[in-house]
Amino acid sequence: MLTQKLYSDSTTMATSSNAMSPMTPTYSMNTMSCVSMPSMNCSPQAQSFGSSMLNSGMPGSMAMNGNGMSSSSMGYTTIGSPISNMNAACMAAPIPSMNTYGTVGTLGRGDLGGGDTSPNSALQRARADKTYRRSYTHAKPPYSYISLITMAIQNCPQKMLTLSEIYQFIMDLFPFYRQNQQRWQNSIRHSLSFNDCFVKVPRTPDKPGKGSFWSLHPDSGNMFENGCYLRRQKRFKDEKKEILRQSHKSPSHSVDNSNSSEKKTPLQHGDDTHKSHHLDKNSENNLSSMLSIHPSKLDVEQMNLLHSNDLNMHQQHHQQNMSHEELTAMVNRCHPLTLTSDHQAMLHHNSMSHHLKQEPSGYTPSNHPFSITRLLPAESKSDIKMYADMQYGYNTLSPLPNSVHSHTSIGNDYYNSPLYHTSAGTTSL
DNA sequence: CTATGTTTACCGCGTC
DNA sequence: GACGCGGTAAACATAG
Repeated sequence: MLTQKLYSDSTTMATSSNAMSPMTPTYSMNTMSCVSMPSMNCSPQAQSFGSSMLNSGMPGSMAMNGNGMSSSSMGYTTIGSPISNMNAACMAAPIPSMNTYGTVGTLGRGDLGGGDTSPNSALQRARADKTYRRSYTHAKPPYSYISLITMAIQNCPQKMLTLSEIYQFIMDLFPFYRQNQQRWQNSIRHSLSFNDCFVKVPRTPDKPGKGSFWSLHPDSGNMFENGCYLRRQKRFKDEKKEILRQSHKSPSHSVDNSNSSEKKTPLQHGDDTHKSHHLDKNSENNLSSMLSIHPSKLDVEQMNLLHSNDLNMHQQHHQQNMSHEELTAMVNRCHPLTLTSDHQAMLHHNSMSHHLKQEPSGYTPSNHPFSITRLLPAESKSDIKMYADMQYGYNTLSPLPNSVHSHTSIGNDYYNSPLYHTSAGTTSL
């Protein structure tokens, strides 16, 4: 199968480059990006995967634990590695023979498209498996930075992480990202700032430190509902930000950006999408600063305070002719956990108007059928850990301090998981 | 000083 | 070919 071929080739490339030197700019990321692209559109398999999840949960060996796995009840110590989750997402795409998700685990490489029937296929597979297994250790994971960040945040009980924690999470799971950190971390920072789906949450006074927390926009829904973690169907755009962008585009916009608009050299060319995306940052900062007045709202026990503040804000902004949607968007900048059920309901109502394809109703980012969090089987961690112990003794690889990131206790590498080999479309087991 | 955050620019790729 | 998305580099600003 083409996708399999591409992936293995790209993996080899990554490996070889790793063996000699840091990755060259020509490493195969884009090639990998191509891998699951064709499939994500929607292959019937992916749809089958989705429907099965929606209707009856995950069938077969890859089934989730079926209980919906409340993320809020999951501490890091019980967090399933995103591995299997990602695996699920990925597999929905590149494996052509996967009729239902439950059959995945039984697939061998010989089952994949090519139909290797040569007498030496077993040996070749074994060799290839070795190669794959070794190679994947340093292959770039087939996930976009956005999906990685989302993964990290959704795996956190608080649903928000600092930048360094996001780094840590990624490095914990993917050895690939333990190198060339400057490169990908810059991209991470860019993704966080650039994408509306990520919301910066100010630190609380009782949690001093550097940098803010990053959370997911409550209305971002499930950005990877198509099962592909490389590319979203459509970039999530905050409606309020979009409005502000439009207002900025028009010469008569009244938003005060005088404090910083002159700092940057205005460039009139380039990526229009990117450019427009950034147009309202000054305005956004104004709004964020308004919210940062109440950093204590981050504590769940102070929801009521938030609520009252929310109402005050509501009143204030009614005076300023702000729409209800704009207000709720502002509230959204506080962490979802700080929102009351009323807020949540309100936000769900409003979410229908977002550009991203929205679900019928009743889903939050955490309970969405395709949510990364929801996809994580609780048992995957132990399974993977066991596998890592048995196969590689690799689970202690992470040098990261647990005190900083409890999720580092996962201590497993995606690449060491049999699931990875499966998810990569090579199903070497 | 370093980490964090923002912004611009450009590129490759896939889709329409 | 236009457009959108994601990745990368880089410059710059700011907070701790």
